[in-house]
Amino acid sequence: MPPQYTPAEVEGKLYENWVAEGYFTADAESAKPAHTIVIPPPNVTSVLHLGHALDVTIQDAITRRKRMQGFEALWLPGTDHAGIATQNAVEKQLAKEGKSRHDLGREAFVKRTWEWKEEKGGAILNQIRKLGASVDWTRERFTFDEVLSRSVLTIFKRLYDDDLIYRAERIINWCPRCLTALSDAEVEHHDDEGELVSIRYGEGADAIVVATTRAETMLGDTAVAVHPEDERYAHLVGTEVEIPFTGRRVPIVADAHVDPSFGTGAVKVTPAHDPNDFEIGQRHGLANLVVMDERAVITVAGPFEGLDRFEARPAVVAALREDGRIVAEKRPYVHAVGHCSRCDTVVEPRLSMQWWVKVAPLAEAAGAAVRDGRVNIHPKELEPRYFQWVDNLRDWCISRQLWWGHRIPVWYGPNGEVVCVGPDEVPPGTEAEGWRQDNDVLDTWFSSGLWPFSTLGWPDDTADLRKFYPTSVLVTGYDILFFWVVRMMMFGLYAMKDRGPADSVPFHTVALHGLVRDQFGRKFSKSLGNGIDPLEWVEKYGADATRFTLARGANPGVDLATGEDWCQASRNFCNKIWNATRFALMNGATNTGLPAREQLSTVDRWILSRLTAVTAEVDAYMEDYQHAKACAALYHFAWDELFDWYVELAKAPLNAGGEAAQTTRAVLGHVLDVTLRLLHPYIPFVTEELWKTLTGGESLVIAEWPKADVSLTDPAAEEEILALQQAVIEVRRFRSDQLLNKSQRVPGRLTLSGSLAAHEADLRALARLTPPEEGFATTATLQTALAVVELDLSGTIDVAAERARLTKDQMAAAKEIAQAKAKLENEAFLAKAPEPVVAKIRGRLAGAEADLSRIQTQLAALPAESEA
RNA sequence: GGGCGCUUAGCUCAGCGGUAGAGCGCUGCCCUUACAAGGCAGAUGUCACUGGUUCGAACCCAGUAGCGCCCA
Repeated sequence: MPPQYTPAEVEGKLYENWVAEGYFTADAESAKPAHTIVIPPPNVTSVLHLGHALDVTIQDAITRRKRMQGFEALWLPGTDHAGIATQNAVEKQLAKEGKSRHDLGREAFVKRTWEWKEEKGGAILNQIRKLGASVDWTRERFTFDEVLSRSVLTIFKRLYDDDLIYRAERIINWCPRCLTALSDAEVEHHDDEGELVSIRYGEGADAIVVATTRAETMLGDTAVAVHPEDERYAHLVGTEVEIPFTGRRVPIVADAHVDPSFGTGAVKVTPAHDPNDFEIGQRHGLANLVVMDERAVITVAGPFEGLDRFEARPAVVAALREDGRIVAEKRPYVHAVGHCSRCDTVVEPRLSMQWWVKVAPLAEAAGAAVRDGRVNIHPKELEPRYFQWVDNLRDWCISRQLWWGHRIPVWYGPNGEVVCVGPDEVPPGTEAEGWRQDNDVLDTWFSSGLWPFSTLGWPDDTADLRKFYPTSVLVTGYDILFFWVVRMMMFGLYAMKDRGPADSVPFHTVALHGLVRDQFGRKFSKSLGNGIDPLEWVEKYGADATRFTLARGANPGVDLATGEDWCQASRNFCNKIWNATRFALMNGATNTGLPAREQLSTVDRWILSRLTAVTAEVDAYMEDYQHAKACAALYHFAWDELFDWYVELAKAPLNAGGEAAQTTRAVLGHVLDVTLRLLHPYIPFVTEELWKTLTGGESLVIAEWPKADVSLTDPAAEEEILALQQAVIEVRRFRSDQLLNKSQRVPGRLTLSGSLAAHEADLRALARLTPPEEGFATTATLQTALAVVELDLSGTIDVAAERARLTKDQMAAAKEIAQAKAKLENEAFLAKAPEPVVAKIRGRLAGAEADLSRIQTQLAALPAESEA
């Protein structure tokens, strides 16, 4: 075994073997209880980033533990068809050939997109292999697969028949670049620099000034609105005013939606290009004038016709200025503007005929499932965020003017018939007969909302569906709570309602993690150039190091900052595990079973007691999705206790040979075995490699998850080793302060009391003290609670350093005495504090007083300063 | 504008009523035959501010300031 662990040499080979052995393949016929996770399907066009890596790491840790615990663990992988993104990718490819999708036609374009998907899509799934994800590849799914498409058509039909899907003309978010409608969730608002222009409409006493950031929409104004209680404009309500350039006279209406404190208190109303204005328009029966085409080019005849909206804006303002109608201009004016989440183009609110899901009844059920505890949101602090969204959900625009996606299964007949066609039904008529299918496709989220059951074969009553639904836990970032989690909740509860309230939920728990940020807690962004490619980390430090870095930072629902230094530290940890195991193997450690308790040394009983505690701790943390804490407990136990104290203490019996060595080999082998099992969910590769060598077992993937063996808990042993550690540390401190070389052995005379008396050899070994020889002369004396250590340094000692060390200890003891005394002299404390607390303070005082007198004795015994 | 959250060691974060913790970084010493991707030792905090509750507050309550996120 080389002294350094090289991940690249083992990871690929181990992974292929795991897959080949079928360890990750779940069996729907199994008698074991199921544990199911469906992966949040990444976009088929996407590549792995650290956020995915975190999500994958957590799901893998959960799944691997459950598998080891004896669950039939299914972790189902897949991707979504990402309507806009995929269509964009293929259109870009076509553009290079000088073609548009319209040149190909719908059918050929969809075929071409499938080809693109087969060739280039799903790269991310290969990337998660590199992370060691124990997903069931035999069940890989894609939202546009035949079975999943059937799920989509089925639920569409059911919702349609239940009047939960309808078609209506409304204001939608339109992306003039993607040329499709978007749902509210696909619009990102951020502050942009714009302008606020105040325009005077009308003349003389009847004139009214409106403020707007979108002067060009003036062409579509069909009213001016003021607040009904605004005295300034009361006399104008009911009159008409002329819209410049258009000659159109529009009413001045009173509407409570108007904010009298914004601008002049009067607003122009463009119902076809603003959601608020649309509502005002509905209330007042205003006309809806669409003034732009699908590419946001002005269509109103006149001087602005043919201008893009952003060209039209300054042109309109210039013309108004010329006309003397600009009263005020504020530039730049920073305000929130909606952008297409896919291409960042400014969204154009647009009046348009679209398909909608009536969400109120579905959302209510989705809220109730969390409120009554059928679904747990973890951590609970994020529940309000869920409710905030689910309780205020507006109807969901599900139609997209794309070609890549599930085509809406509605047919329109020659005589105005509208027929929704179910998955097993034939269209009501042919095109020749005058029938045509709706041109639009469904929002990708509509199909990913079905993911927890469409992937299991719904609507068919499959063995998978029976075995693995409801899924156990959904692991995702809190940023996705809104569009995706809520939608799965709505659809799951609706589609599975026959199963009854408890079993219709799509998952029992939603475990939310935070977003990954850079080492200073900043978001990753192109402009900062702070992006990190997780695969670079995998290559450089190994998949285990990458995973451990993410897992140990994963506090529920909290963002985690990370950087290469963190990953390097994780790599070092993996290497430490490697070397400690290497040491154990070189010394013949085996896991052939624990020796009888009578044969165990205190040191053995101590490490076994600690192992028991850590096993329980890690198990509890993992059960509660507290991965950062589980990792911290493992890191500390493995490195500081097992690989440091225990291994050092084990060297003596191992070197002594005989029965002592045998016992130690068995204990070391056992503790290492259990520790590797506990670490395996987080760092599967290095643990697997080492464990197979150590135990000769088949694979850790299918090994049993450790249970805490409370019969091994041993407080006395823990106390005894603690006393030993204190004594060792005391001598090491002295040596360090005296700048003694580590290899320099110092004669020492030990006077050990209590249980520490049994550990003279351990103390000598760890503190590097030789037995006193003839002519031993004490140069310095060290003391701890149970040990007096006299050292012979041939009279040479740095008295100043020793005085400084003791003085520091003296001050610490004095401070503690003062604090404890202050409490114990407080009658209110004695009267009201619980007895155990009082006893603890008394104990602390006694200990500190003993320390103090000991230190004072040592100080007094120090030679005069000049002596050297 | 509405809502949620955060402010603890140089950095990133735990702790959420009884002596301030971790990782990384930093300082000094050490290539001690498992490991320098290592070992030993060490330094570092008016726990944002102001009040209150309590025998006791980083922790509970109220207010203030700054920061972040979500929604409008």
